[in-house]
Amino acid sequence: MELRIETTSRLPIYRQIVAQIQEGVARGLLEPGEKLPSVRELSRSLVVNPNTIAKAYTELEREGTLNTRPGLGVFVAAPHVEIIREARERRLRDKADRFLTEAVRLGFSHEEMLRMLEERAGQFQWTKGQNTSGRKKDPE
Amino acid sequence: MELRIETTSRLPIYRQIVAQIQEGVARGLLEPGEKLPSVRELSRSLVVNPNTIAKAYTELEREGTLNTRPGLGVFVAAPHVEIIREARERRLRDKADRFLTEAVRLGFSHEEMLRMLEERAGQFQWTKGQNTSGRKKDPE
Amino acid sequence: MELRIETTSRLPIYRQIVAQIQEGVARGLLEPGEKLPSVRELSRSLVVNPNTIAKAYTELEREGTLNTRPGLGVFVAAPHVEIIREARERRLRDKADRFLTEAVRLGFSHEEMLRMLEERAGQFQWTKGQNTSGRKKDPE
Amino acid sequence: MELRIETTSRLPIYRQIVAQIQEGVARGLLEPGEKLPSVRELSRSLVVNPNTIAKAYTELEREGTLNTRPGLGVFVAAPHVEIIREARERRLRDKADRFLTEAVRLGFSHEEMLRMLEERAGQFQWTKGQNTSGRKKDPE
DNA sequence: GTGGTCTAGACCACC
DNA sequence: GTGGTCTAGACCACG
Repeated sequence: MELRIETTSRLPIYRQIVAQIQEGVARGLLEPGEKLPSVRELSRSLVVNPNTIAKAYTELEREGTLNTRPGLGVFVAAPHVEIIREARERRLRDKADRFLTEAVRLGFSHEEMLRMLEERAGQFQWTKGQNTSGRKKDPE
Repeated sequence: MELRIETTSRLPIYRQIVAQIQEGVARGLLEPGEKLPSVRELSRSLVVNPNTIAKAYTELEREGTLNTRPGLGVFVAAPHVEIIREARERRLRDKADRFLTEAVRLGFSHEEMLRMLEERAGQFQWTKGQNTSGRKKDPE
Repeated sequence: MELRIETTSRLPIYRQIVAQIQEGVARGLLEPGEKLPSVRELSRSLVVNPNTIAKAYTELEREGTLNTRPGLGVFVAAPHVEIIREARERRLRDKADRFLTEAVRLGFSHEEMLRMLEERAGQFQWTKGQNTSGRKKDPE
Repeated sequence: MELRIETTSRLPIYRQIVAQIQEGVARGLLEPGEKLPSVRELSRSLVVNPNTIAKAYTELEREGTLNTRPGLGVFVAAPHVEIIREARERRLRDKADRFLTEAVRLGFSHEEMLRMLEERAGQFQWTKGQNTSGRKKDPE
């Protein structure tokens, strides 16, 4: 997976990295156990200070997306959800409202919004259970 | 429409105000031409520095959500979408991806995510037709 | 509440600060809404780099113990528990085992250990409900 | 007794080994005089660098939990408590405070905390009398 | 080699 | 004034 930094963005560099790795994991582009580039390596390839990379990795470790093993490197963690039901729903609701606000503001119709969402949703890695359209993975 | 400030949020106050007014417009709670409270009024009722309110209004004016008519007050602008088709789609796609990432991270299934989204979508004010390139702007 | 740093400790400075503030909150020495010293202030009084203080505050904010409001300062957050029941129990069990191991290693008897624990427990701020000995607060 | 390494833990591997052996002794799963696996054996069975095992054993020997007899192997040492009364109490007090802080932070009530502690305490190997200043060391 | 901590100092956003 | 971000560079712990 390739990371890309927009130095012009209002989003801080370390948050851009956090967001991209979160998305990579959610899409299944990064699989549990997979090794990420080392702090120094990524620092060199993105032309960013090592501390900035470390900050992103630390953040992702604290929230459980990554495991870091000093001396070995940084790895994608096994998925797990620890927060309680209500908090989970509240958070999704807020995110949904924010997304819908943007869709309306951009002038999309209800149907257009849904079409886009469904199209993108197919690329993500949903938890087991009642997926309706699920993601097909190439057999190998 | 009532604005509510979450002082504990990491989102700056002026951005909270911007977001809530954007959402109010998207939901139809604020209609084009409607008058908003003055900077001083809102500053008093929210117990927030007037500069902060002014900053929010300036931001909303800059992006076309509000119109300030000197001496008269601040009004909700007529809806208009100016950005080009490509940029519009790209933005919605990015927002969709971010929303989907969060849904996956929170452990929801594809179905659960859709159910939540549809439920909330019903509360928003969608444009009717499926415009592909954005609507006409009011002649001025 | 007074913070004290042991520069000789194997525990990093920022973690010492985190631990002491967590303990202060758990004891009720720091109450929700209370303002903490600013990053620069604390940095001066502890003779520690501001970045180190900021790191401690960031950590405490991320885990929900503090709220930081840029431009205003850092405040003690309202208490809340979001993690699910099983994870909570597992964590307490691990901490209990670690504590008991230390007590045995130090050569205390079961009764001595209990006596110490009860004595200290009286100084903490337990959640509502079935407290047996509860903490009395001076009327004021 | 079986050792288990948690590669995802932020606790360094050698410290995990130290902690587990300490706990094993405190629980009575490892008895004085018992022989432990050699560095090389343990290194193979845990799939861990021999240096890491050696570091853990060295640490445990330094603090008196283990004895290395060159050419024979590594053995669990006879229990002994050497540190002075004051330091002993201070250490237990600190550990108790840390444990109580965690219990409060996790939202447990005083009663729940006690119940958990008592349940786990039953599995440990307590010294009988209430020695105030530490036990006699085996003559050698 | 890996990541973690700490310092020093600059610049920006927020209120 | 407040906290947040980023850089640069040093030193340590881990495997």
